[in-house]
Amino acid sequence: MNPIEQISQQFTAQKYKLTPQRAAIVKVLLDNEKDHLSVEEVYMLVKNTYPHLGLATVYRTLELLSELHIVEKMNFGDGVARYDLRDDNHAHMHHHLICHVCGKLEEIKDDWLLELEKRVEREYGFTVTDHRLDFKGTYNTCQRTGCKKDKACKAVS
Amino acid sequence: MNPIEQISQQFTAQKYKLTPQRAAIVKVLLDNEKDHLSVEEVYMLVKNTYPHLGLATVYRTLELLSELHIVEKMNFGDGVARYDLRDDNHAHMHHHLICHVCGKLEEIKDDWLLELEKRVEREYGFTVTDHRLDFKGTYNTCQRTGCKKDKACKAVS
DNA sequence: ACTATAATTAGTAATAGTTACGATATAAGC
DNA sequence: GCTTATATCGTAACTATTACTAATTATAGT
Repeated sequence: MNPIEQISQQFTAQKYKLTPQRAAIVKVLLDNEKDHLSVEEVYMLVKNTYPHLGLATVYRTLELLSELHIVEKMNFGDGVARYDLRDDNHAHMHHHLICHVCGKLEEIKDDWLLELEKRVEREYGFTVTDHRLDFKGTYNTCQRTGCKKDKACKAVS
Repeated sequence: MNPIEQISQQFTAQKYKLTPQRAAIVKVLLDNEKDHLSVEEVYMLVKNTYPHLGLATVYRTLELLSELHIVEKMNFGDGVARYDLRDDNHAHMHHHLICHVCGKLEEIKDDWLLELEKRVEREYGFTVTDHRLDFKGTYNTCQRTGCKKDKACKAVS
């Protein structure tokens, strides 16, 4: 089953409609799966295919997608909320590498935390339903070359 | 060496002055070490000892403390920045447990991520300087008793 | 100590991201 | 087709944060 179908099913299953606006927004997210788009960025991108769309609708839709656990709303400290598509099963969040030099934000899609979650359960009596793991630092290649001006690198602040 | 002295030294070492205003703010942070106060909360608390202090000064001071790596600016998704005192050596951030039921935010002060940081270095050529690890879920005791109304629990959203 | 210079603060105005709201449009149920 | 609920649009309102100016305090040199 392709991603858009799966999301469509989730909408209808929960009595929400997958309107053209919502579909256009979801499509933007799928097309930019590797980015962590802000509302404003989604708004700009979706205008290409759906020029008439209102900003408030983007806010509402992303909020809804977040409630449905299709995306995760995150804040990386640059003052805007960013949205990250979750995995197919919508289970756990990715881990992130955030480079101080070039600002690049890379995802680690493995789940490295199963052991630690067991430990939290054991030692703290706390059942984990989700987690967030970000590493801040620098790519060794960045450190050497100082890629700050590299256009391939997208600043995240 | 007590905490306030240590922080004082850090200020002077970096050519910043520990003004009475800044000292009062630092004191509030030390007195509420376990909380993750917002700017507004710091502002209210510091007014007890320093009634004349301006809000902008709180913003500036917390920003400065963040630059000096004395506190960490974090965002837990409730729309306000929160500040968390780092450990004495100002090395790494704590891990957090965030309970869906009661909203409590607990700190794990151990560093559980040394192994994973080595793995990031090895597999991604990425040198980690800091990390952030939050677990979201529920305390088993919360689940049973539904402590949502327990006044001891402080909501974080 | 006195003056010049820099750093800091207070108070408030301005900005930016987000949310709320009334009116309109679209879809669903009967 | 008519009624009711749902979603959207555009904008106003709100809130957290930043920017700015004047006033204050500290620092350094003479």
